[in-house]
Amino acid sequence: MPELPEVETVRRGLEPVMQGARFAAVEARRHDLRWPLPRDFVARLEGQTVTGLGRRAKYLLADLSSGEVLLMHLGMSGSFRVAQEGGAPTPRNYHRAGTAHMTHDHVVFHMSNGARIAFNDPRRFGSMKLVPRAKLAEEPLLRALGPEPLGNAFDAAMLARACAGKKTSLKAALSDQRVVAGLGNIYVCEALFRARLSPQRRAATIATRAGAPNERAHAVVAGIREVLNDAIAAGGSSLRDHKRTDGELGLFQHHFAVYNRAGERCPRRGCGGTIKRIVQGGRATFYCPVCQR
DNA sequence: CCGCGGGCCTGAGAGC
DNA sequence: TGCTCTCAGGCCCGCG
Repeated sequence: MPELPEVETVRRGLEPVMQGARFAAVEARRHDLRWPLPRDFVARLEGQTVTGLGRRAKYLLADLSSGEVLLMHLGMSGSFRVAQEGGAPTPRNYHRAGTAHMTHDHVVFHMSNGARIAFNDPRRFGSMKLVPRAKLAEEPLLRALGPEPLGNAFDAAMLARACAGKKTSLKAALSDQRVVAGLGNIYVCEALFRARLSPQRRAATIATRAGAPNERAHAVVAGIREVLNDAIAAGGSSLRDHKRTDGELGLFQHHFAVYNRAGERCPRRGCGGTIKRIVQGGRATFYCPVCQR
């Protein structure tokens, strides 16, 4: 599922029930996630209070009173569902959850405030990891990540520097978490549409030979920021797996300009092009070959 | 160091 | 209906 807007949507759903609450009980029903859960996973969580819930790229980070940080990644198909302990699910959520949801609840947090938080992940590409706060800076999963695209460190100069000299395509460069952290297939496609740039263009062409940003670099930064903010405001995109923590669907998939729209007319006024699907690095890319150059 | 392809998993949907 | 095939939003690893 999840790229930055979906993970941020999940974070906003979890924050009110996790921050300030204590893990009263934790169930680790499966340990064989993307990275195996440590044997003492439950013991290290139970009794701890969550002092804050943050996000870095596509990772959720829960600060614990023990001094450790609980790192959570949703992989391709992970989701969290919040319910009140003992309370029956609303008919609407129950219907949407279906039976498959129960069978893939790999980790369940029972919080001191009565919230029951279930981590569900059919494909098990997601995982959780406990890291001492003092060692977070050297954590391999986080260390190589590029800047947050909605943060101050991300700008045209920085992006141009990262892309200068790159032989690879602009699509591949923006998908590279070391260049900018948090984009995936959908939002790279959508950001490039907004920037009117071809995903096949060489990444180096958004920088001058000296590595300074050109107008294309500014367009890419603006496209990324705008599409991410719009998507977060819509609660993310729900294609197959992403749901909000209350079980409701995100809505941004209805606003895709190009993603999953091969054969449709380009939505840009006056363009008249047809959205095309190509494969780059083994993944589908969608773009308008007329207005994205 | 860089770029590419394969693999990890399961489920949904298409086609027969 | 049911089988098989393909594909999916991420990430790591090994190869050249």
